[in-house]
Amino acid sequence: MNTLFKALSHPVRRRIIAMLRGGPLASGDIAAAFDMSWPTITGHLNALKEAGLVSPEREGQTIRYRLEISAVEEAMAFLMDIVGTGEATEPLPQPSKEPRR
Amino acid sequence: MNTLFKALSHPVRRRIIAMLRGGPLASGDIAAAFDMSWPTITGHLNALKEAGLVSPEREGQTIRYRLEISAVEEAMAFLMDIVGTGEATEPLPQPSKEPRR
DNA sequence: ATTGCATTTAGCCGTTTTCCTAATTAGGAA
DNA sequence: TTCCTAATTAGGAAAACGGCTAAATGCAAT
Repeated sequence: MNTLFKALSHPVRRRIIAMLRGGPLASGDIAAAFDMSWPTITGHLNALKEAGLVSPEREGQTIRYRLEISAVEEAMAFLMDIVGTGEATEPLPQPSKEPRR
Repeated sequence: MNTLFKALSHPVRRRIIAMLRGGPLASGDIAAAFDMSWPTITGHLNALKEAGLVSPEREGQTIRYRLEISAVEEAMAFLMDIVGTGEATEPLPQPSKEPRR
């Protein structure tokens, strides 16, 4: 959960995730879409992998990264619990401090 | 969007958000729930405020923080877009407050 | 104005992040 | 083997982060 939200907290990594919606992409293709060095993108891909958001698959000399939807859903579940759209995992506490006036 | 996900990326800040589901709480009450100094909590509250996730309201000498659900929904919208456009191997069994069409 | 309480700001310090360039690993083809 | 391409790892600098203590601010009551 920790690494998951941390991975989502960087704009480049979110953009990579968005790119992968349509299907797996090679590391080089991803790097080419950004105005940064390839090693920098590799670092971001590692962060995403660490968070379980992507998984690499070797195919010959290229390595393709696939989006892991389940990890995205996990983050979504946390937010849904907050807004109350999902089933509450714990009862909602009542405001206890001060009486209104 | 940037500060939003960054704010969500710290466990203490996520726990503060969870605390505020039941209604606004005073800064001191929030700080008391953690094993950290009060100024540290103030820092986290500022990060949450910056992200639009909470808003402070002065009431006498206490300042109460209210959760801004709309900001949580904004983050959720990003994730829903990812999940929704991706290859859904299985449908999401999530009835929501959205009307079906 | 002074005291007291709630909270924030200021300043400091060690750790982490984020980017770079250079070097290295891995695979396929000649 | 050697060469080329794909991608990662290594190392380092600058900035941001996360925590602390001490000082300042805001508000209410005396």
